[in-house]
Amino acid sequence: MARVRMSDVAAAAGVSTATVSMVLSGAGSDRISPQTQARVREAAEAAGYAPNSVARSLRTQRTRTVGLISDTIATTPFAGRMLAGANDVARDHGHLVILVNTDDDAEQERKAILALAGQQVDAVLYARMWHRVVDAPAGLPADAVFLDCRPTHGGWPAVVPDDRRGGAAATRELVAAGHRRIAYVDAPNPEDVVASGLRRQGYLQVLAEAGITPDPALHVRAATDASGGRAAVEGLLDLPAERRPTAVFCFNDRMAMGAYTAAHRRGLVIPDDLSIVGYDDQQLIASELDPPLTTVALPHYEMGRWAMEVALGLRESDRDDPLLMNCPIIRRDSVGPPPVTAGN
Amino acid sequence: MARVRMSDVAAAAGVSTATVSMVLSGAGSDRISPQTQARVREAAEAAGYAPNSVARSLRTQRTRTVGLISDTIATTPFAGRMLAGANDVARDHGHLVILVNTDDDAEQERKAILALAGQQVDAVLYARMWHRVVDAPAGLPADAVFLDCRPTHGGWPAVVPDDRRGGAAATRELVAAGHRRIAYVDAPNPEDVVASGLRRQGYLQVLAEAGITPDPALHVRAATDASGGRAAVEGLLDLPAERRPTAVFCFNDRMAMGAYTAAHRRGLVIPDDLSIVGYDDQQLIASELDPPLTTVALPHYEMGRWAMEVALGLRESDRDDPLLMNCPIIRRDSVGPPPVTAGN
DNA sequence: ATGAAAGCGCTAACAG
DNA sequence: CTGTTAGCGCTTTCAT
Repeated sequence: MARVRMSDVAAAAGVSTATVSMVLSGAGSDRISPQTQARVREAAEAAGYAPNSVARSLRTQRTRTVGLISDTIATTPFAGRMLAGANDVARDHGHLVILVNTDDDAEQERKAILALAGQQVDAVLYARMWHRVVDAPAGLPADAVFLDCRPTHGGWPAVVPDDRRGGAAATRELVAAGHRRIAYVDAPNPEDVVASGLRRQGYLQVLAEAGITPDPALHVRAATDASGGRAAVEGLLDLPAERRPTAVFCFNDRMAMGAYTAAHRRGLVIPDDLSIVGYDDQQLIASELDPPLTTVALPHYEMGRWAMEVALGLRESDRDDPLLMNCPIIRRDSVGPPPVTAGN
Repeated sequence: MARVRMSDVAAAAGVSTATVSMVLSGAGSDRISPQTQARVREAAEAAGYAPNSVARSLRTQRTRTVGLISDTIATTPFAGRMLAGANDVARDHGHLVILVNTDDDAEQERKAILALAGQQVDAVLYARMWHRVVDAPAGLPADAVFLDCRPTHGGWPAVVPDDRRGGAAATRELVAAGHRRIAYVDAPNPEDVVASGLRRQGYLQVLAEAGITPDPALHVRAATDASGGRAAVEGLLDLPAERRPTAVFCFNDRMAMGAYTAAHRRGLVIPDDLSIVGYDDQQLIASELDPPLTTVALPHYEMGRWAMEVALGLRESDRDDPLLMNCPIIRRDSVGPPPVTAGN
């Protein structure tokens, strides 16, 4: 691509490559006379010179590239936002990102680490979707940054969503609207899904603060898709009137979508008869439901930014405790006061 | 990262770096004695040697990297699939991809092209979402490949979805089920949205083939989101019984989602009272609707693969006519025969 | 104020 | 069969 070399520019300007280098890189350009500088710049411009970063990298031992190892880029819309955050920071600081997708395969992960090391990337981000606790792969550079996951035994900077606080925010939204019988439609496997337990902690904490005794019947588990949510909420609506929830906090927006269906099938109007809060702020779901869904947003863009800032040394971080990124509540129209008929 | 150099391995094995290079790269390894080869490999292994690709690239003038310039990576789930397709092919052929997001900004695009040229990438993919006709940016390498867009005046290989055939497939699905009054809920701006006109062509073609005279009242335009779809379908359902459609083909799945809402509000059951076909196979919508939506899939993964294959010279391509990638119909449960009450 | 020269780590002729 | 040598294009002392 870049056909013209620095020596061509040097020849055209009648100077040495050393001079061209200094002028163009800005370093030590105070030692070069203004006339020469101008001459060099003109020559470079005229020749359409663009520096060869490969040669520069070999010499300087810095490539201005950072590797991003991700277990998926296609299966969730969140991956893209994370990538965008990381990318934006990299770009603003003159770095390029090399993206490697591993499909969650250990062998591919190993190869990715090797390939990135070979490319002499200046930093690496290690991303695994869904706020997981993961074993750091062998060979991962000591200065890697974990994204949306944290290493089993610490030792690396990491950033994950603050799911406990998010669960609290969702529940608080419902409590503030006047609800006292608030169900939590949870994910099935609390062990695998760190977020599940954390959001539940937030839920219970807010109930406690509000002086509400949690009703075990109002904590149900289901598959994390729309049909799971629908089935779970149908079960909830089958409870006798005095135990039936007036509000439901769903583990995610897909389940909330199912909750809508369940409510509609009973002829219930949201939020008049039933209030619903989701989690994820899943684009193309949350805002498109009718009525639009009040939910808690996952801060993937911000996490991507944070991780890249740490990786580039623009920000300090703790290597033992992961940063908990805030999950803000997004208020839309699925929360209202409990129906008056529901004697509290 | 890679601390140990080839000279270290050479010293350990008691050979020259030239020998190490040949053995490890495989090239001309038939000229090296098996014993020496074994010795070299052991030494490399023992030392944990990993070649420095920057040095190799400088020497060979090939970096085994390809740049992917995209106007977005975050705002649609399709971008991720495209990226995944391109990435998979690159990986399988020993290439790494450098991703640059431009946010559809010309200045960033210019910088991206420069940066990638500086990195000496072996190829570049130029992606713009939503099947657009775009002006090729200045400085774009002649061997770039256009992805999900095509250059105004040709001259580059390009791949876009075959929207005309997709529109035909959707309509055919409905015709095959027995429908004759089939509405097309279209996007608002036919000029901007190439796909809109093409899908309509497919729609009209299939109607013609089936001997159905298109009713202009059944071609409506609306905003491409759920509320647009809902409003449009409500209008359609307001038509007098004998002109009312028994099936609706929506420009996209979000609009189809709105069509569901419109139907439900009238107490209509899908597909018994109204059949619906969408477009996009938007994850988390199409399959989660109740009943699951029959739709036409956008082949982003395949387009990503194709573009990368062309870019790496693994596949021939035409520089004048873009490849039209098939959009397969995904059959789910939103299509049935027309209601018997609808006298055809 | 500018240039000469060395060298980043590797590969590829060419010798031997 | 294997080693020597000459760079790839750039940056960076060190001289002048």
